[in-house]
Amino acid sequence: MVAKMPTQQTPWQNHLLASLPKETFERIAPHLELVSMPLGEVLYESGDQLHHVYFPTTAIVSLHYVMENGASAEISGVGNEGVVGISLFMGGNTTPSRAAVCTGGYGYRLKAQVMMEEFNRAGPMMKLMLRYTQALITQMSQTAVCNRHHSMEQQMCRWLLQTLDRLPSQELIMTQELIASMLGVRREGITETAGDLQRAGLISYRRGHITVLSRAGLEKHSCECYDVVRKEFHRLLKEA
Amino acid sequence: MVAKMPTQQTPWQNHLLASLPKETFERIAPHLELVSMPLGEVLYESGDQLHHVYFPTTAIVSLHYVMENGASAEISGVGNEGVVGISLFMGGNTTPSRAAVCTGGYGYRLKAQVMMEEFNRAGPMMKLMLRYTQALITQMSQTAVCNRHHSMEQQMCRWLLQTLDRLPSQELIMTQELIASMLGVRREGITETAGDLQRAGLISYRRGHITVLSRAGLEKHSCECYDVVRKEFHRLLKEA
DNA sequence: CGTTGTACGTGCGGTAGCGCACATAACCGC
DNA sequence: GCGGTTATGTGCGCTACCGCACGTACAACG
Repeated sequence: MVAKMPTQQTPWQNHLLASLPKETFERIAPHLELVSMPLGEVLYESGDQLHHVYFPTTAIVSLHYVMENGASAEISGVGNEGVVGISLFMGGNTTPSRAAVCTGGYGYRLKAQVMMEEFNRAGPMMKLMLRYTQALITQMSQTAVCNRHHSMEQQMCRWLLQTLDRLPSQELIMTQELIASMLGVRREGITETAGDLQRAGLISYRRGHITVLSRAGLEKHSCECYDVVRKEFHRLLKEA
Repeated sequence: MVAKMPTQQTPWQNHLLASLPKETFERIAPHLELVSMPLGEVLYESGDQLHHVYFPTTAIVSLHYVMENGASAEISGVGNEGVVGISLFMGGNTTPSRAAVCTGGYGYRLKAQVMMEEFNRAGPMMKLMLRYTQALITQMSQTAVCNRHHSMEQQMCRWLLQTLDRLPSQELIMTQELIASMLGVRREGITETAGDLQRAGLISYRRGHITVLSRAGLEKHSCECYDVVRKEFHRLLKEA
């Protein structure tokens, strides 16, 4: 894999950091630490105490739950629109889920203590974090519903779209195995569905790379969940 | 149906209200309004502005999402351990989900403005609400995972146990149709599963009533999700 | 430039849960 | 105690997805 330089990373690539008022941002800016977030890195395990919160810029993190029998399912993804580690300020400090990087890249992290100090000012940072948390709740809820009622093809389209929204290009570096484990389905199922989507001209792929050819097509094959979540994020986080 | 008097209702029957420090509780107490919450009442629809938050005492409320095609699935339940309307203080004021009473009973409600004033003191009320919200997030996450991986029988056992924990007796006033709509499955599926559980001696039922005979048995037939959620609620809300 | 690890393709039987169409039976009001 | 309403029981074909067991082929590296 290419050891890409942190090509022009800035905190503003993260939408939450970008939407903080100048004063607040400048207070935390000195404490923002650029970190590489390589594929597979585990930011926290189920039950771990949090020492940092992470604001991804180019990386994408998957919050998922690993069951007793080893099976797992994604609860929510977090990319440049969000932050990893909300349980810090929500008061629990840990969660029963795990956070792992599913698309390598960069992000900024902030020490727990710094975050808490800013949060406890009960100002813009707190308001923003709470709004983001509510958006995250919507995404989790929708995941629950989607898992219950929608077909694998619909879910895969939704997932591709959500991932695409967090990336600058039309290409995902992503094996079918990985997608399967995100959606909590069999790898073979993804192979078949991906084949269908390719034959339909919506995507093309080769060994670990998926290129989206028709975003509109994916939206048509996706379930309503994609739109519900997207609109809710927009509603909650547009201003502020 | 018996038109039960509000037999000895007190705000302390709601665990959240009960765990507020005296000073905080006394400030809001004059504004707590006892309300009857009959089966089927909708506290808010998708997108509704919230005018109150509700602290159930004997009622149980179901937060669920209704899809475009009319199908639905429960995201989380709320009973005497919780509060309905978190999106008020999280900043969104609305959610894409719906809250409906699925076990009739009573609760206390608080005007939105009063709740916000208390929340904005950034004191015990805020801390408590955020902790509860984190617990709710765990429940929603676990619902997502459960929907993906666990059998109908496991899910039904989990659901019965969670409902039981919110009630004083071993009896649920509940049709199979209603349970089915909560779990987002066919009514016939519940009929069959309920039959199995009855034959196994774990429950007994008649037209709209389910009596739990063996809690331990249900726990054995349930998935890990019940325990994960229960422990997390306990961890987050035991003190404070 | 071939070897090898890893990703992807395919087939096949099994099954949980769905959708529909009814049959039965408990409770409710009169 | 009678009739109607609503809850529950049952059967049947169907489909999506699973679990397993392979075969194939890319692409990276020596």
